[in-house]
Amino acid sequence: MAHRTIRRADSPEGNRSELAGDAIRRIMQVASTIQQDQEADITRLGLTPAVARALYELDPDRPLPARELAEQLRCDRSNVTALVDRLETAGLVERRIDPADRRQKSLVVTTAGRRVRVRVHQAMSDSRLLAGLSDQEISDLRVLVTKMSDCGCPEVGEAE
Amino acid sequence: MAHRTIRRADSPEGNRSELAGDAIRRIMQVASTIQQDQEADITRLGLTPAVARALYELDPDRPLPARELAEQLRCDRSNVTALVDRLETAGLVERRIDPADRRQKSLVVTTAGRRVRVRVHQAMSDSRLLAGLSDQEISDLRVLVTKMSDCGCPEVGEAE
DNA sequence: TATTGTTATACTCTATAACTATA
DNA sequence: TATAGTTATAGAGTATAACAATA
Repeated sequence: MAHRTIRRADSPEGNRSELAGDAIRRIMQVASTIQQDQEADITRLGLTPAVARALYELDPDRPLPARELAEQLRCDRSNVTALVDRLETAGLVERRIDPADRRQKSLVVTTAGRRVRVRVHQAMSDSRLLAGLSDQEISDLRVLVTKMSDCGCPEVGEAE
Repeated sequence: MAHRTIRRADSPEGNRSELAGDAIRRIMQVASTIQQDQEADITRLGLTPAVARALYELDPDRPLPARELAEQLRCDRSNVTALVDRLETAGLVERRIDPADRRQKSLVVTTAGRRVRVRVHQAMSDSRLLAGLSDQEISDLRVLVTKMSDCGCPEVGEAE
C-alpha cells in the first residue's frame, strides 16, 4: 500500500505497467473469444481443435517426419501418434516409411487432406472481431502484434 | 483459382481480408506465447490454470454463488464443484450456504485467497512481449484491442 | 415444477515412462 | 548407444445426464 505508484483513476491512464497490464488482459480476452469461434468452425469440419492444428502445421508440399511435427506443435512425440492416427483414419494424412532412415515416418497430406486444410486455414484466419476496425487500424494492429512476436522470438535463455 | 483477388507478393500488402487474416493469426500466436508464460507463473504458485482462473474470477468483496462463477468461466456448473473443491482444500475459498436461499452456496475468498489472487492477477497482467514497444505503441495497441472486444461484445444473435 | 449444487461418467488433450525397430 | 515411433498410463479440463435438497 505504501509503495504504490500514484495514479489517477480506475482506467489505466497511469504509468506504463498499468497500461501494459490492461493491454495484456484485453489481448487474452480477445484471443479467448476468437478461439471459441474458431473451435466452433473446426467442429463443423468434423475435427477436434488439436487434430485441426496438426493438419494445419503439416506442409502439404513437404512431408514431415512425426518428430518435426511434434516440435512445431510443441508437444510430445507420443501425442503426435494419436493425432496422426485420427488424421489417417479420416483419410487426410498418410504415413510413409522414409527409405533413407527406416525409423522415420513421413506424414503426407492427401488430396482430401489438402481440401480440409484450406478450410482449417480459413477458420484460423477469420474473425468477426475485426469488423469494426478500418483498414488502417487493422494494418496498425498487425504491425504492433508483429513487433510483440519479434520480441518474443528467442527460445533464447531457455538453456537446455 | 479463377475468382481469386489479385495480390502482389507473399507478405499481405494486399487486400483487407489478407491483412486481417495475417493479423488474426499473429494475435493468436502471441496469445499462445503469453499463455505459456502465464501458466508457468501459475504453476509456480502451486495452482493449475483452471483453478487459478476460478480464483481470479471470484470477487473478494462480493461472494458469488457457484452458478454465477460458472457463467463467468463459461463452463458447466459441474466443473465449478471440482474447482472450488480444490480451492477450498487449499484454504483459499470457503463455501457458505446462503440463508436467503438455502440451495445456493456463496463462494467467499479467504485472507490467504486474497493474497494468492493478487499474484494470479499479476501473472495474468504481465508479459515480456511488450518489452520492445514504446509507451505510445502500448497505448495504441490497447485502444485497438479494446475496439475489437467492443465489437465482439454481443452475445447478441445467439438466440437461446 | 424449476433451480442449485453434486455425483458419475466419458472424451479430449497432454505428459512421462517403457517398449520396438532401426541406426 | 542413441533415435523414431509407439504403447500404456495418468492427470487436467470440460461436457452431459441423473440425483438430492430446496424453492
